[in-house]
Amino acid sequence: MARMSSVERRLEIVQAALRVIAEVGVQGATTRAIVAEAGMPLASFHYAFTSRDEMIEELIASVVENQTVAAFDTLRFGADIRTTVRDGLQSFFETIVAGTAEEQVLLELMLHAMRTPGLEHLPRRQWDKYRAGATELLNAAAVSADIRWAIPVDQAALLLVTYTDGITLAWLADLDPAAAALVMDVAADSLAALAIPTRTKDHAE
Amino acid sequence: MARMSSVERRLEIVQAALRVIAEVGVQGATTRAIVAEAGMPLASFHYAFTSRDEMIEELIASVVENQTVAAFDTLRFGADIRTTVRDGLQSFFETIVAGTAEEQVLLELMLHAMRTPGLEHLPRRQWDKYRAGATELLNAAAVSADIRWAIPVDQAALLLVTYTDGITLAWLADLDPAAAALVMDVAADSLAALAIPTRTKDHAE
DNA sequence: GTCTATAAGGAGATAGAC
DNA sequence: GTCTATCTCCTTATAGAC
Repeated sequence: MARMSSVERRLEIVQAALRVIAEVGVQGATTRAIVAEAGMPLASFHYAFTSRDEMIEELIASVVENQTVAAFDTLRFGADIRTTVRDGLQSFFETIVAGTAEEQVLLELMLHAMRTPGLEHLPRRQWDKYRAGATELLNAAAVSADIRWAIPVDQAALLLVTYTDGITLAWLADLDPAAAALVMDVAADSLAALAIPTRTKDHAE
Repeated sequence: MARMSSVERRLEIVQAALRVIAEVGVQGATTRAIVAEAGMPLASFHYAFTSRDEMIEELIASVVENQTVAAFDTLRFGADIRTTVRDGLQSFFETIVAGTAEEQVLLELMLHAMRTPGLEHLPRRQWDKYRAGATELLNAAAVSADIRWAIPVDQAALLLVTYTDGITLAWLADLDPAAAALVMDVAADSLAALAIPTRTKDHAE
């Protein structure tokens, strides 16, 4: 195999490992399976990492760092807040559906981290990122729909993350899009109920 | 070890396996660790089960069958629906906090089932049970608080399960009771908003 | 530096003594 | 029936040839 910097090789291994985990889970991601996926000899693994555990640690940390909240890119200015939130949830849900295997991997990695000494803090970091993303999205939605939130926006973000977590978990469990749609409808209602108009366009206050 | 019926032995192994899994995860639940926990020789394992996989299958199936929804045993007749729901969520949450390790095991088993040929249907069954339990609880709460639900009760149950799933997942990730309390407050509000009084006590219709 | 070949240990499963 | 001792395979990790 061509010469390759240490960082490059580590990255390539981590990405191969992610693909293997998506197929066969964390358990099945043996060093042999990973190097086979990456097309390298087995020894390259321990040339880049001192141990499989070290690689898994870097993998989880990198997943958490690169965590981004994808939804709400469909944000349509001018729509009312209920529509804005519902569209955002829909967009989120479609991402989940398209990346079901990846979502499952995220959960497996979170549970793995919770059991691994030294990685226990990573799930919290991941949820903090979810919440920070949700806060941004709710702020953007508020501006877009000309409202303000009746409760502090980070509290509303907690609620939004609760919805997305619950929808994701149920989706993984039963792959039932109708159930998800129902929940998104009611979730949009309940979030919209927390909106207070800042200006009205049609008639006075 | 004393003579013991085949069913007894299987049950004992499954229960020992659950304790081991709670400590070290599904990965760490080797046949050796399990028989050590159960205080049996290794050969007893394969006397009761033909393979470790068969045992895990029986274990997950039994967990799903015995799944019960614990909350709402605090149901206080006479309280308004918002209080009833909030108390129920609180009771649920305290169960989660007391059994954090068991909740983590449930998730791990669900993910394991999703990856195991022949067990893929079990997560759906489990969520169906959650939803059936939530439906019962919402019906009981409606009677207790003298209301009816504005949407079909099984749709409201979907929402309730979404809340409990989201609260559980966040709790496992960050062990933050304040966040859970905030979510439960808003969740109780949003469910109460779906309640329509059937009789009013103070004044007419 | 890179890779083949192998070491060392743990896993599931079983043969065969009692 | 019950359990000790063992078989076989697969894992991580490394030694040593090129």
